[in-house]
Amino acid sequence: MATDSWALAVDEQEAAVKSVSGFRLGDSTWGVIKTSTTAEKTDEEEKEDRAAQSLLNKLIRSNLVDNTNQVEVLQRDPNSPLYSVKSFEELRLKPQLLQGVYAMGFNRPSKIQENALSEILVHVCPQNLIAQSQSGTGKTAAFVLAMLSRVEPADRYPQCLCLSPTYELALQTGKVIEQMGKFHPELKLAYAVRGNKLERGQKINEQIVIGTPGTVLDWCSKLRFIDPKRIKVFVLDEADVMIATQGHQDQSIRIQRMLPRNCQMLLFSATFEDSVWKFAQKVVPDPNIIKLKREEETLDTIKQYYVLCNNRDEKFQALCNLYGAITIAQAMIFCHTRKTASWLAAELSKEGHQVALLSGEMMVEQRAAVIERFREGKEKVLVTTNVCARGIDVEQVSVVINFDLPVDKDGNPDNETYLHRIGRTGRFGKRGLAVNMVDSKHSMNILNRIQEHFNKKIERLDTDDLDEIEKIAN
DNA sequence: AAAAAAT
Repeated sequence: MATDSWALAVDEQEAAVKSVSGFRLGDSTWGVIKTSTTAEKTDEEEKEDRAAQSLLNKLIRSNLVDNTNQVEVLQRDPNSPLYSVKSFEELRLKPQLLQGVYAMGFNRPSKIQENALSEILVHVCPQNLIAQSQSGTGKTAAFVLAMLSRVEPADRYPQCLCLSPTYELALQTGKVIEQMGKFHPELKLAYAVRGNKLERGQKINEQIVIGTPGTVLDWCSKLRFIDPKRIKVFVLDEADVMIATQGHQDQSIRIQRMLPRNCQMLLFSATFEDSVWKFAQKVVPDPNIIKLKREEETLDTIKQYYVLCNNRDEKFQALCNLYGAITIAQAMIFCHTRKTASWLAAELSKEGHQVALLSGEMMVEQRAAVIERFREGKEKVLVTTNVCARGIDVEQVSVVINFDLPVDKDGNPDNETYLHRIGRTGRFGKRGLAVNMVDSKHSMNILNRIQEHFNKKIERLDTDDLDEIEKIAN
């Protein structure tokens, strides 16, 4: 298959696309599963309950998602058969890996896993892949399985490398890798993240490395902890931000250039803005492409509001009025800068509200502790920056507040970040709530443009009207 | 503007 003819096919994507339509469930809604809340539970029992609920919701999610999404698969070789596995057995995963999959509560592949894993694993020669599918559809499990099934545990050097945009996401993904791979006793994972210091001249024995761009680059080049030439699988999670000019492009591309020519590249994200999508196809040679094209689905399960204010102090007052309603479950409050985030957290504390703060200016040890407390539900409200906009999966989050609307460096609306932020809620097809704080004509204009972009109504909310708040909190 | 490094 010549590269040139593929380049043509990309331009004529519509024509070449093979479409697999899923069927839609009726209007039957899935009930939220609640664990019984008998009194006097120990911390341990509490933890187990959470784990059980998370597992159940995963099952619901995979079924729900499976039936409501449309998948587009575009193969590098249009003549090759279109595989779509319906069970994990068909993938002929190693038994230890299959054991890990089932132990995590996955009974059958979600739509993205069905298609992505077929493309990644079934072909004799490893092929590159660019995959887009909305938050909470099982992307992480898909690329984790891809790495785990290609790794050779007997070889004691890094063979799979995965990049995450933030420290917290690297930790989260690392946990998934550890869980899925736990029945392979000789398999080890290394975290190439800030604060993980190794001795000079040391070599990494772990077969899989998860990390953030700066540290991974150091480990591969200057510090020589990793031999990049022996990497077989290279994964970019949140791939659009990893290769975008405003994102981690420099470091990601420098790492990519050190990899061997035959290294398999897998790019995953919920969003690919047009120019980034084109760039991705330049960066990744001869990719297979998978798109789960139902962006609206995310927005259908999330009710969006805005609150009209005149300045920052009014936003703060409005937020205080909302506080009781948002703490029914867990909430995330996004600010544009670290400074605003720490100011807001301090002010809320002064008002007697318990909040946690997470931003990139904090020490990594502190960051790890805060995200852990939030995951455990010990913190109900997290005030943060875009550091938590993507990928962070905390199930009990049902409210997202944009204290500041997401804008890029030119002050234009950042639609991708908006979708990622509000995608922290409404996970597993659960209902979620997003509240946007508007404090000027300018920010109202930004909000209107976001509303137009997604073609989804964002309703006004009056935070002085207690009945209104009651209504949204229901 | 935030994130990302043993700079």
